[in-house]
Order: sequence, then C-alpha cells, then structure tokens
Amino acid sequence: MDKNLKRMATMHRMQVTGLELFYKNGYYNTSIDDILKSLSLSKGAFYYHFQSKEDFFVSIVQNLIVRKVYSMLIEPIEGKENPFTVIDKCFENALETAEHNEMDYGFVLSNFISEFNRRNTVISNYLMDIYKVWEVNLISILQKGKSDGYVDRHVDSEGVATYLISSYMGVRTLMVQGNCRNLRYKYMQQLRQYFNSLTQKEAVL
Amino acid sequence: MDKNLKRMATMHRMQVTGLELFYKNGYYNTSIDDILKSLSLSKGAFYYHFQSKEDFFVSIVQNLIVRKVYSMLIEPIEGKENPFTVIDKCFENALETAEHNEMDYGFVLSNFISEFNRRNTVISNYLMDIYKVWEVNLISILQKGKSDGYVDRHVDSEGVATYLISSYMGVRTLMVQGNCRNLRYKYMQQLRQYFNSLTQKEAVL
DNA sequence: TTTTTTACCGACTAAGTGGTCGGTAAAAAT
DNA sequence: ATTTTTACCGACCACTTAGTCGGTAAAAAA
Repeated sequence: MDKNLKRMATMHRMQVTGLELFYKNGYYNTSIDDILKSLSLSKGAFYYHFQSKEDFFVSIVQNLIVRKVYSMLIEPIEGKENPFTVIDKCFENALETAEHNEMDYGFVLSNFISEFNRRNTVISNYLMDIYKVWEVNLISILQKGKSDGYVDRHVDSEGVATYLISSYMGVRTLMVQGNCRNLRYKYMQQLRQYFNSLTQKEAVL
Repeated sequence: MDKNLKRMATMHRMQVTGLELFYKNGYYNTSIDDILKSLSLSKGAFYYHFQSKEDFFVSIVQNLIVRKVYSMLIEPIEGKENPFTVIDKCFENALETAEHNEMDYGFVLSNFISEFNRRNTVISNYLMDIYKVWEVNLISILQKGKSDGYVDRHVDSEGVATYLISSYMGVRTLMVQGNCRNLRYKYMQQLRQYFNSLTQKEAVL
C-alpha cells in the first residue's frame, strides 16, 4: 500500500493540477496536454497512470472533490447545536472563503454537475453521489434540530435541504461575476430571514 | 429591412439549431460542423452570415436567449397584483414547463453563465445583462408590492431578488438529474414559506 | 549479476477544430 | 442583355484533440 509511493505522488500531482485546470476552464475546454504541459510531464506518464481522460476525472472526483465538499460543507454542520446557527456559520464561512479567493470560478460541485448534466452520465452519477451525501446530512441535522427544539415540528426537512442547496448553488454561480461581498451579504440576510420563519417559536404566554 | 428576408431566415435557422445544440452539449463541446451537419449547410454558409463562433453565439444570446428569459420570467411578473402571488405562479409555471420537457438541460441562462464564467468575458457580459434586467424587474415589483401593502416595509427588495434568483438557478440545475416533480414540489413549498415571512402582517388587534 | 518491473519519454495517428477562399448558380440591379 | 450581388458550396489549411506504442534509464527482485 505504501510501496508505490512514487506512483501515488505523481498521480496526486496530476490530479491536483487537473482539478485546477478543469475547474478554471471547464472539462471540455481543458486538454490533457494543457495539464501535462503545466507539469512538464509527457503523454506516456499520463496514460501510464490513467486509462482515459474520463477515468482521470472520476479519480479527481473521488479523491479531491469529495474531500473539498466534505470539509467545507458537510463536516462543519455536524453536532448537536442549533442547526440554523451551524448552517449559517458554515455557509457564511464558505462564501467568505470564495469571496477572498482571487481564483474563484464558482462552486466546484455545481459547476461540474451543470457541465456534465446529461452529457456524461458516468461522471454525473459520481457527482450526484456527493450531492446526495450533502443532502442527507442536511436533512438529518434538521431532524435532530426538531427533537432538540430548535426547528419547528411542522417543517419539511427535505424541502428545507433542497431549498438550501439550491440557493447556495445559485448564489455561488452569481458570485463569480464580482460584487461578491454584496451578494454574500444579501444572501446571508435572506437566509436568516428564512431560517427565522422555520424556528420553533416559544409558546405564546 | 425586409428585403433580406432569405438572409434572415437562414440566419434564424442557424441560430435556433445552434442554441439547441449549445444548450444540449455545451458551447465548447459543440462544433460548428455539428450545427451545419444537422442543417445540411456548409461552412461557406456559416461564415457568410457570421464572423466567428463567438459572434454567432452572441447573436443567439441577443436574439433567442433574451426573449426566452423575457417571456418565461420577466413579462409574467409585471402587473399590480401581489408580487408573491405573481412570482409564485411564474416560478411554478417555469418549473412545470421544465419538468415536462423531455429535453431539459437546465436553465439556459445559468448554464451559460456558468460555462462562460471568467472564460469568455464578452459573452459573460451579454449574459449578465439579461440577469440584471431580471433582477431589476424583481426588485421593482417588490418595491411596488411595498406601497401596495403586500410586502412588509422592512424587507430588503434587493436581497429578496438575489435570493430568489439564486434559488431558482440552483433548483433548475438540480432538476436535470431527474426527480423533477418532487424537487419542484419541495422547492415551491419552501418558497411559499419564505414569502410568507416577508408578507405584510395585518395589524395586531 | 542478471532479469524484470516501474515510471516515464515523445513521436505518431486519426479524427476533429475554427476558419479561409476560390468558385458558382440564381436572383436582382443596371 | 449585361453586370453585379446574394447566398451558398466544399476543398483546404494549420492546428489541436484523445489516445497508442516502441523505447529506455533507473530501481527492485531474482
């Protein structure tokens, strides 16, 4: 498992640079040669490690993109606290990171979902798997929030999850065109407004 | 203006088929030859009418995409009624149309915005112009809704517009992967929940 | 020490890519 | 009746694409 250390290192370098360029220029608008050039590697090296461009991209999804989404959007929302507070913090943080990133080209997951939609079902499925994990996590934290008395009992957790993911994807798409700070501010304000309407109200005295 | 009728007709045919294929496969993944083949036209015809692939796409944006977004999302929300009712109907209708469209590849505008983001600023700007018109219209209908007593006076119309556009773009991206009916239902439910929290409340007795 | 495997090179191929250009038949202008 | 313009054809060009393959130096195994 560790004896092929060099192998792993090279593959990883290729994946990192590959994701960078695919993210920046899009999958169909990035050639293998582009990636190889910026790594000073040859075609031989690429096809020694990967079967095809598609196979390569799948490995990127499973190794890098999964982890990105996990660390940015899934892990931060685990816990027993108020789901709305946690999600609020998580989104705020994610949007702030994007805002301060000079090289922001949108939300990785939604960019690729949209690029591969119905054009490459194999890749689409891998991407949708990540989306589903995110969704499931949001739903379960909202459900827990109900039993903990944070979330109103009448709330449809699945619906809220869908709405959250949709709005997040959308605002990330818009943010790339600049005016990020303002967009983030407006988005977060409305998110709070929305959360407020889902909050378990104190019993009326 | 009408003497070049044939010219207009051919250009229009090209634009329609072009949009069809660009929408289906993406701009970078669709060649001019693909379009020409499906029209049984030649390279000569294409470059007689258009200067370049980019010029061609810009003409599609200005002629077809603008109108699509207008008729689907902008015109339907004009009027003096309750903004929330009007937007609700408009979104419901748009999502239903998408749902019943076998060849749905997502929201045209957001697909292309995301494909050209930072990759082609000329085209991006034309697309963002459409977005801005949509935004302005949403804001103004919300403002009118305030004076008409439908929308709570404390509501930030710009924020609401951003939030609406974001969520709509996002849910359209998700819908392409199937389960549209369920997604639409959940989305509309939450949209109503959100709207409800923005509605001018009757004075407490 | 010899053999085999690993990790990589880079020339090559076949199929595109956007774009050019000389030609041409029919229609319109003269 | 002659000339010019319109709308289109399709061969061609330089270049890029994903993918193949014979070779090879260094490391590991025998």
